[in-house]
Formats: sequence, C-alpha cells, structure tokens
Amino acid sequence: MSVLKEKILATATDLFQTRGINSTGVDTIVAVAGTTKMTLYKHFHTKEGLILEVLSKSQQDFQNWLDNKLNTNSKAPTDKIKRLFDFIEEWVTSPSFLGMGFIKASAEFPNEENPIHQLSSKQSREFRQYISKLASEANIKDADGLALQLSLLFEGAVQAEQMKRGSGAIKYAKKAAKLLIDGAINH
Amino acid sequence: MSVLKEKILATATDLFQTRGINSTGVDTIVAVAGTTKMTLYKHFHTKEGLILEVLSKSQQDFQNWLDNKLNTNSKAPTDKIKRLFDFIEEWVTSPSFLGMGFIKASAEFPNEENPIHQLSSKQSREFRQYISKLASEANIKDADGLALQLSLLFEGAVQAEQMKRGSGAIKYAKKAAKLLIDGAINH
DNA sequence: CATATACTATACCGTTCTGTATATAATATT
DNA sequence: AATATTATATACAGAACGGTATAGTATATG
Repeated sequence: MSVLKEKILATATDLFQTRGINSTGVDTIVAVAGTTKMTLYKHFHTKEGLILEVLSKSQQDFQNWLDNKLNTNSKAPTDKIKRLFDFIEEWVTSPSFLGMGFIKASAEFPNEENPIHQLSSKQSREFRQYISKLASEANIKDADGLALQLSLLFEGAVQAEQMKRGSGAIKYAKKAAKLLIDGAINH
Repeated sequence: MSVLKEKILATATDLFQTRGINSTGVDTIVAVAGTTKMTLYKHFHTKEGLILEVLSKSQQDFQNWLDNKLNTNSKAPTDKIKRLFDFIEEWVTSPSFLGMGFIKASAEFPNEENPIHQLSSKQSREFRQYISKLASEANIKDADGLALQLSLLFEGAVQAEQMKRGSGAIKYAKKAAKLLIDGAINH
C-alpha cells in the first residue's frame, strides 16, 4: 500500500475518533495528512469508501493484536478465555486508545440499510463470534450465550471509556466477566 | 410549553435517533414538524440548544418512566433492584424504542469539552447513581461497584439493540444482571 | 378598535461540504 | 532521452448547512 494512502488512513482514523466522522471534512483530512484532495480521491473513490476502509483496518488491527496476545500468552483454551479481559483492559486503557470505530460509527449512521452501519454491525457480530469460539474451545456449554454477555460488558466498558477517559469501568467489567466465565466453566 | 415547541422537540428527537444528529438539518426538522425556521429559532436559540433540550427531555422521560414502574410494582428494596432489568427490557424492546440519546450523542460529539458530550456524560453518570441508590437501599455493600457493572450491561445491551433491532441482547444482559445482583446480595 | 403575541412565508448571507477539472511538477521505468 | 506514473496546486461547481432579515397574517387580549 502506498505510503500516502496509509498516511491518509491513519489521519482519518484519528480525526474520526477525536472529532467524529460527519464532523470531519475531507479538506481537514488532507490538510492534516499533508497532501491534497486529488490524491485522496485517487486512493478512495468517495468519503464513504474511506470511512469503510478506516473501519476495516481499525478492526483488523484490534483483532490481530488481541489474537496474537492470546496465543502467545496462553495455551490451554480455558486460560485463553480467562485472560481475555486482561488484554481487553490493556487495549482500552492504552493512552493511544481513542474508542472503538464500529461503536461510534453505528451511532453516527443509525440507519440499518446504510453500508457503514452494516459494516459496524458485522464487525460487532464477528467479534462476538470470536469470543464464542474461545468459549467453545474451552468446552463451555452455552458458548454463544456467554459470548454475548461478555461482548455486552466489553461494549459497555468501551462506551463508558469513550464518555470519560480513565473511567475505570473496564476494571469492573473484568470482575463481572470473571464471575460469568467461572460460572459457565463449572457447568 | 407551546404545542409547537413540543412538536419540534418530538420531531427532532425522532429524526436525531433515526438519521443521526449531525445528519439532520434544521430545515428537515421544521419541514417534518410542519412549521418554519423562524419559529424554531424563537423557541431554541441555536441547533445546539435544541439538541441539549432533546437530550434532557428524552432522559427525563426514561428516568420518570422507570422510576414509576419500579415504585408501583415493588415495595421491598431488594425487589426493586431485582426487577430493574425487567423494566429495562420492557423499555428497550418496545417498538417505539429508537435508542438512547446520550449514548449516540456522546459518539457523535466525542470531544469531552463539547457541551453535548458533557451532558451525555452527566446523564450516564446520573443513571449509574440511580442504580447505586437502588443497590444501597437493598443493603448491598459495594453498591457503586454493582451499579457500574449493571450500567455496563445496560449500555452494552442498548448498543447491541441500536446496531440490530431485535438482537435479543437484553435477555442475556438480564441473566448476567441476575447473577451479579444475587452474588452481591449474598455478601 | 388597537395592540401585542405567535406564527408563516420567503428570500437571503456566508460558510462548509463532497467531488471534479485543469494544469503542472517530480519520480520511476523502459 | 522518452514515457508513464504519481503527486501537487488551485480553482470551482453545486448543494446543504446554520442562522437572519423582512414582510405579512392570524388570534387573543385590553
């Protein structure tokens, strides 16, 4: 990928998170990225296309980071799901954390037929399925149910952290998650 | 309050939820409400003022409805907190439910110094404190901790429901809440 | 009848928005 | 050296934005 395209993507990611998607114009993006509109529109057909790529890349980065963390730090399936919220906490409390793209995007584009909303929804679903796979490998019976509960805690904690940095919500989400996971394992 | 002002407020509430706040222009609001811009700007100084009033009224309506439900259906403090998610489910699964204003608004206005963001944050905090009071009256030791966990489940479930209507997330939030509440009561 | 109040209708201002047209410069590739 | 490729610079079109100015109408109260 072109270095300039990456720069535009990174700049847009940051601006979308800190100022909002609809409140960030393409003029601002190219000015901050140090390039021009012509270049942006050569790499992205429309602003919507840019938004979709930003969301995709953000989620891939998160999922890859998390998957790598889990695989290098744990081997046993039960360990993996037990340590899940440790790494989520690490991600959410990192100073570079500015929010989860798909959560904000779904709020800015509430119409379920909007492609951006649909991508957000898909990413949320895929993350839930990822947790469900972890639970399933740990021999948990109602893996989907637990995954849904854990994803609620996750999205709630992210929401809280987006509203107020340093809210500490993730600490309590972790405690609640431990209770739910331990309860599900002993059944 | 003037009937027209109420009409504008109701129209804006609906449009903000279904199309997004930044994506809804004042021209659209007055057209749908069946009035003119002059009238809108006589009742609300700016669009920001309108947004703030919409958020305030929405949250008041929700809190009043919930408080009334709890007080008319339960007397014992432990019953109240145990039935909390029953009524939350009723609210969230109602056909007229279009989302929680303060959750969407905080995503559209991510800057913590923005008045709209600040109001959203305050409403989230006040709702958490309301739950904490319920927990405290039920003689739960770490009332604040439980309230935070329950509010995470609540906001996560709302987020899930905003992403996909009929997600059924609230059912699992309820189960998780029951576990957390029962655990907290027996300590 | 007169006056105040609330509302309508419409035109407009200045700004910002996404997206394009055009022309030029720098950099690789052949 | 010739030719693509990639990027810049700048100007502009066309629409939508928030907000205001002006003029006129309907209704209720004194």
